Amino acid sequence: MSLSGIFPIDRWNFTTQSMLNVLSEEHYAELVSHQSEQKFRKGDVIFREGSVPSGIFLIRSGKVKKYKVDNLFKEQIIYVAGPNELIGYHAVLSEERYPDSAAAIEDSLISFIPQDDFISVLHRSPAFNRRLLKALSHEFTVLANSISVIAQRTASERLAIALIVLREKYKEAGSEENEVILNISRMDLANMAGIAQENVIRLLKEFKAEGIVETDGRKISIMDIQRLVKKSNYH
Amino acid sequence: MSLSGIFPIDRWNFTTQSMLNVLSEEHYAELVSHQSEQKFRKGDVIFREGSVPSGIFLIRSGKVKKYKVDNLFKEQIIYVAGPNELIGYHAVLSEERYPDSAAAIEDSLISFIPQDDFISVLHRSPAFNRRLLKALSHEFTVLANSISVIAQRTASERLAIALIVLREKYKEAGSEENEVILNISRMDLANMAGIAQENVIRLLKEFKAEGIVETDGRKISIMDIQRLVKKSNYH
DNA sequence: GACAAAAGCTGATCTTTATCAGTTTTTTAA
DNA sequence: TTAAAAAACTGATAAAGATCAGCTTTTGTC
Repeated sequence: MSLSGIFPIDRWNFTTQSMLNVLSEEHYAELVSHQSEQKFRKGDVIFREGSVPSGIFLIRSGKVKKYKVDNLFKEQIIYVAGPNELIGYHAVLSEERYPDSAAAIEDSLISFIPQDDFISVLHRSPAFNRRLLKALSHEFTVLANSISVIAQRTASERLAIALIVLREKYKEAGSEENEVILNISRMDLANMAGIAQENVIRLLKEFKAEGIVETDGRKISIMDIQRLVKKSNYH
Repeated sequence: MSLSGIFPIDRWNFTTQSMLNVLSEEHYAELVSHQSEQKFRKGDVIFREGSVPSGIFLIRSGKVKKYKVDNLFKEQIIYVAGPNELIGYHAVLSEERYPDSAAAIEDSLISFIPQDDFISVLHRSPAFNRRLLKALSHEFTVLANSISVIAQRTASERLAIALIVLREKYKEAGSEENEVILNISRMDLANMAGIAQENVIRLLKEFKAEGIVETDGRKISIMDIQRLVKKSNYH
């Protein structure tokens, strides 16, 4: 079951993947000329809010949460990034410290690209530059959406949206069309939707009773995306 | 009383003003060569979410709210922009429709700049291009902050932050250092902080009892910024 | 300046969601 | 394989905040 027509998934995803596609072979080679690949285990922190950036990261495989932790140690997930997405470029471009933290939510393989190579390719490739502007502008759409939903919708609707968004991210891997399996903790889900962890569990039970999801330990299978979209009450 | 040292106001403001500063006289002249100035009265809509952009807007004077209205007609204010700030560029750069709406919250004078002039200057001025990338990247900081605060903090803390942010925006006009007067409706305040309008009124009463603010009709005077910052519980 | 409309305000009640204090199940790693 | 740790889950309670209905004051316009 595809989302097309029933849910505007584009408004929930960043588009940094498309940036790499516009690079010539030569420019791509330059970009990755000094890359260093690194394995991150589930839970490992990739960078931490407030530290000084020295480059950007390209996710080769795995999944990464971008999040902020406030002074009461409450965590809010801002975005979940997957394969071929870039992270860490905001800090480099704004010439500020990292505005958020990043951590692997599953075992991940990630390339580090030094700042200089990124900036150099950015200067040499007008197409890359244009795509970057486009990607950054699109991010406003995604984040404004999140703000509006988190501020105005019920816990149940927010959870439904989080599940829809995650389903799309977990689809590619075990790419059956129906029944996508999410491998994400209840806590991360809670921190994504801005709900207490206990209530995520209770809401999942409701969704399960309605035949929308099934659970097996920590794993969540999305069984009925159409009804999940209806639950999200988001058009 | 300045905020410096006690509140990170930079994390709550966009930086499009600085973009104009890097333009040579020639490039600036080109940018505004076909501008048309227009007066908007308080409440007037400047552009509406979902419509196709044909240019960007430069706020000459006044204040503009950027907001989203959901399917239950609940409004969420994403950002409040003031003099010398640009709006509407996201849609142009992402080649999408407007991701949010914009309306004047006080009488405003606004220049419309056609898309072509904006794009043309963008191509001709590398400095402008760099500043734009910087401004867009910085927006991530601002919006991620908003998400985290709206999802995780109490109504009282959110209102305190909204008042601090607005104080900065209303300061320039009647630029006494102490006692800034905000001219904003309870409803807009509620839609900014993601609180019911009735509760904004009750919380303002509390703040008043503590000597932090005073009210006179719709007008809100910020009397004690230090205690307001303490109330926000945000470091 | 009078009048209508809009905005501000109040108290009572209801709903949603968080918090707390556990128990049970699953996962991890020795 | 198994023990320890972590995560998932449950029920009870508390708290925060929304909603509702009505009243009062302010604002804007003729």
